[in-house]
Amino acid sequence: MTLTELRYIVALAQEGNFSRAAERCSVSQPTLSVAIARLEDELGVQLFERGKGFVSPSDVERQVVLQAQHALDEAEKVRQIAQRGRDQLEGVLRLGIIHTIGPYLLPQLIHSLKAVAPGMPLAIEENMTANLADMLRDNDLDVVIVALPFDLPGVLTRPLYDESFKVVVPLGHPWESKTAIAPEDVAGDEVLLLKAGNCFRDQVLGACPQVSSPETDIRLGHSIGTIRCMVASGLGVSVLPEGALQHPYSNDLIRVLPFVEPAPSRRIALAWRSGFVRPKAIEALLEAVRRLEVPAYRLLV
Amino acid sequence: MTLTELRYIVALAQEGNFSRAAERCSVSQPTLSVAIARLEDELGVQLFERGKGFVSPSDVERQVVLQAQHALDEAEKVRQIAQRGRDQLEGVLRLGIIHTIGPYLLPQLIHSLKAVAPGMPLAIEENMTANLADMLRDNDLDVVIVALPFDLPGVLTRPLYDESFKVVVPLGHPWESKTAIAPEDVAGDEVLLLKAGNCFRDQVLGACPQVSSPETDIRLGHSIGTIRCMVASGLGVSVLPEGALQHPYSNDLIRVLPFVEPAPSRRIALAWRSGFVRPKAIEALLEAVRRLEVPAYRLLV
DNA sequence: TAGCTGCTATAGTTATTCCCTATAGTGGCA
DNA sequence: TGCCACTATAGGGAATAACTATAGCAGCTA
Repeated sequence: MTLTELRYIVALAQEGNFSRAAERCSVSQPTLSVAIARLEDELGVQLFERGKGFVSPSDVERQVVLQAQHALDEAEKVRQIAQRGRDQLEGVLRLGIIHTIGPYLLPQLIHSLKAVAPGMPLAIEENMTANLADMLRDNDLDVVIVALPFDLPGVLTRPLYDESFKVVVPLGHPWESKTAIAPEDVAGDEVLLLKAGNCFRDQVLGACPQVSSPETDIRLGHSIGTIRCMVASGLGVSVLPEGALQHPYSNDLIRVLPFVEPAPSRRIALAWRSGFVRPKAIEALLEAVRRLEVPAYRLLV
Repeated sequence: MTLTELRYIVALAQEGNFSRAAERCSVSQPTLSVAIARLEDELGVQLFERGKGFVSPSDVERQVVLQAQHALDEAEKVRQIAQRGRDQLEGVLRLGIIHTIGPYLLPQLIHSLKAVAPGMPLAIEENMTANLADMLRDNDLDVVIVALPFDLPGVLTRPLYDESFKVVVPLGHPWESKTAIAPEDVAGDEVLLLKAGNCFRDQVLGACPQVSSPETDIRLGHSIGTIRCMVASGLGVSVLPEGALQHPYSNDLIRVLPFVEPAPSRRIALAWRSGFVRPKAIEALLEAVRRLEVPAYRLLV
């Protein structure tokens, strides 16, 4: 049984005449005749009465023709759904992003993306790098935004921007009058860190070798927002990515100080499976990043 | 797009691996690979990510695969419905029958048919010969039971039985003591006839040439039952087919007299379109007639 | 009843499609 | 670098599906 044969029986049932049905199907009369005979043979039922001017199916035959029409309709829907999917910028894009970027980049990125690809909403998964990597590999995500390095087999990356680290201290802190801090000066257990697993924690530890990293310490934040509050409360100092310190976040209760040049930074990148079927969606995301109205980032795209 | 291709993408989506999917479809891996590529090309959408160990469709691809499954299901239903129709003795048989036979033959015929083809109920259309002929031609009926002659292009007939005509008179009628009536004796306007259009009326007129047939006459019955009542009421005499005079119809108020041999009779036959797709249903009907427990009929099958 | 008409089936041929085997290409991994 | 797992490509052969031409059949008409 083929879709062509089903088309034939539907046409024949409607036309009631082999020749006209064949013409409608753009085939010769013998072609249709043979095809009908073949299908009847396969199904074991004679679907059409031959002879005279009418060939109207009855009872079971009518049902078969009706069902054939249903099958053809369903097949056509396959085509329609595929058609809808032809535009790679249509449909949800599943984006994973790390905690230390999400809240600060996404509001602007989503706004920007809406201009580039209005038909492509983002389904956001905020998580830690390791989990995002798993989800990307397992096709639970289409694309992720993480900090480099991010080496996974079969995954391509593209740098988006570099993000400097900044020192944050409470108002009235001795460093308040300094113009720049050296990474080595950030030391001791007054430095507030994110909990283990967050990549930014490791990035800070890498940038400021003097920072101690006790495994269990109340001085561990759940998120950058928590850290900021802890600093404002005078619990210590910290290092945060510049993205988290931009407008519209209020820095009234803390003092933000730059590192001495070259300031430590991290490189934020887009990553996706090399075989991802919607490359244009990647392009759209890159374009959305390009159009970000955030001068602080040193864009790389 | 072919059903085979749809089967392929469903298998591939489930197996997540070209080789295994191919094996499941009983084709070689290149065959499936090419078929998928061809379908993707036709639909204009890349449905599957290639590479690594997983090939799980996402979003639009998932929908396409789901819809493909629906289409395959519908196609399978075509096969099932056809399967149901394979047994020609399954499903309603649309039977037309003339008024002067229906009420007398059908009760027994239906009973008999139930033994021969329990899965084939009859949809009864009781009408006059001309209308039955139209309905048979237009495929509104599958088969009809009428009196011969019944010549229609493309229609085959098979005699079932011969049915003698009988004279019926009211109790106390002068003919009551006669053993047999000659057709010529049935004459005058005391003879009750069916209304015009009923074939039996014409058969009586043909058998008894002396009967007058005024076009408008109150002595016209709607049915044989009516005629019988009119005779019982003393309104006249009539000629009826023997089938209408059998058990369980009470003949207490009338006297039934035979014609002198050879008694006039009519030949009852089955008729169907020569191309009718359920020849076995015809055979079953014939067999049901054969098994009728009515010794009065001179069966011809 | 012969011939015509309208319809479907069959025969024979050609063209296409489909599927197979063999092998190349690719990326991950040890 | 070589191996492994996987998919794509090439080339040939078999099956299928198409076409044209024509036969066969039934009904209709002269």
